[in-house]
Amino acid sequence: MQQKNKHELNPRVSADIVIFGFDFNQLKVLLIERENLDATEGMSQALPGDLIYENEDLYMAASRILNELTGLRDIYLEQVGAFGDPNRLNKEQDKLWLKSVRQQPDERVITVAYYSLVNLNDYVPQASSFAKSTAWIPLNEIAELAFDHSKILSKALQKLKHKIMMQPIGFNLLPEKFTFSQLHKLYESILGRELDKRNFRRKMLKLKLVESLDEKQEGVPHKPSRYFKFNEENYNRLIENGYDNFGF
Amino acid sequence: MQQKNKHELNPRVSADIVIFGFDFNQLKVLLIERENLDATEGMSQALPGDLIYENEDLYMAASRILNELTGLRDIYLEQVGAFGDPNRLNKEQDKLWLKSVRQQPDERVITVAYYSLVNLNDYVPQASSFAKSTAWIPLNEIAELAFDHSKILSKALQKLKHKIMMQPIGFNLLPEKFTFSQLHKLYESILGRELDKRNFRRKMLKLKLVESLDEKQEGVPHKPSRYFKFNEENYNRLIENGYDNFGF
DNA sequence: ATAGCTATGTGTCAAAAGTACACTTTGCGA
DNA sequence: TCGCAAAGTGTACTTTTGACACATAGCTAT
Repeated sequence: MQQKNKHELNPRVSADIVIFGFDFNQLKVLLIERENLDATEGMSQALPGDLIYENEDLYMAASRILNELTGLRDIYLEQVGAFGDPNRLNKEQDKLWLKSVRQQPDERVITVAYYSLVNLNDYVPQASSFAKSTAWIPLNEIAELAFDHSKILSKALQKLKHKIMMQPIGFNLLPEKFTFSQLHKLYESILGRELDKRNFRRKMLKLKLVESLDEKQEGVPHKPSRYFKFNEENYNRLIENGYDNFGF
Repeated sequence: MQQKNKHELNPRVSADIVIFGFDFNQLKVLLIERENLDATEGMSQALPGDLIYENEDLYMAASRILNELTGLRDIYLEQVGAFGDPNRLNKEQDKLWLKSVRQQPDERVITVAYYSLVNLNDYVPQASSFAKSTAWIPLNEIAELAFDHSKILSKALQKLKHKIMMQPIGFNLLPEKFTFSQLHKLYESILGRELDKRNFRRKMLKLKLVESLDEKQEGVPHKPSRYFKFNEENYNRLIENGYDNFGF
């Protein structure tokens, strides 16, 4: 590279994570609430993220952040992409906040975004250096986020939608045993549209992704549902055979 | 961010591009041939790429590199993702080469990869600072590449395969007018498998993606093919209506 | 005990899409 | 004018999708 070094970019790199969770009713995202903000409301929320350390792989960094935040390990985690607009940190509100929190707030930062699917039952809130206060916010209640995080979120959601049509990754959001309507509702929440109950069931059963357990719901004021569990063997087979067969 | 600054990563960032082309027969990739290499053969080829400059957006950087290399502008270009393994530049062979070409060869570099689809007819080789010598190499003749470029290539190809099942982006690889068998062959090359000629034609015509011209091949020693052109209007409609309908 | 509530659980039919498959046609060249 | 080589075309069968409605089980309140 013949160009003079000073013209080459030498940024910080962060990892930001869109953490999806499902409460059996709607899809939620774990956001951090920014304090120290100059009173004005709006854009007070952001995706969790942190600068990447030396010797850290990008995926490792994302796992670390996820773990510090949720206590979870070995969680479904997939890269969304890199976001590097030179002005991505330049909204006034964001600059103020960065000043209160970074040593060199004007430095250019490129972020590598990931999305992650977690089972809310396993989640334990953790105190972490980069997130004083966090909250699970329902997808449709999320307002404009800090920085370019709204853009990142929408890209992540788009990826999740596509992926779930191709691979049955939705199970990562559910506990071990679940009812068919929970699964059904999950798919509807992610795809943002209604799916015919019978057709949905037919498809899942044909693919043999779920297996019926000998256990039923108890104490519900209506006909109790059987519990089902996810069949990992067939899941792996499906993944290997590649991308097909999962359209709704 | 309470951590001390010195622990945080402060890398260079490069953009590497997988440039796909199609010669009516097979899918090819534009690679650079590394010279100054210590005689040993193997891993002498790499993806074109360059460090990103200050004030450059990631996409802009990729466009610039593509333009410097091919003379082309406004070309289909899509992000593959970020690659940041701390050891991605640490193969012996690669370190030697970096020494001959970078001011600080040991610096950590994160790369953001893109893939691009170009029409070989429009391509004009350009002298560029970062690629003394380039060559179009057929996909199935590409050996192990430098750095982590084999990994990047395979990820890019995977993305291309998925994308082309969803959106008719293949036309970016063809000239304005083309025959049905060229289009057919293109899809076979990308997907790496045979597609039934009649079913392929039926599908393309049903989607109204191609339009017959009043012109025929000349001087071929067999029944001449009609020329077709791509119908941009219907293409845009298909893209907007989202991802469906394009499976083979 | 019984009536009512609520979510579960199930089947069919028609339309659309996918898949497999083979022969005729056109124009050139020998 | 014969042969060659790729273009171009149709059908029958199977699978998948999509639309649609009612009986069932267990709890609750009276």
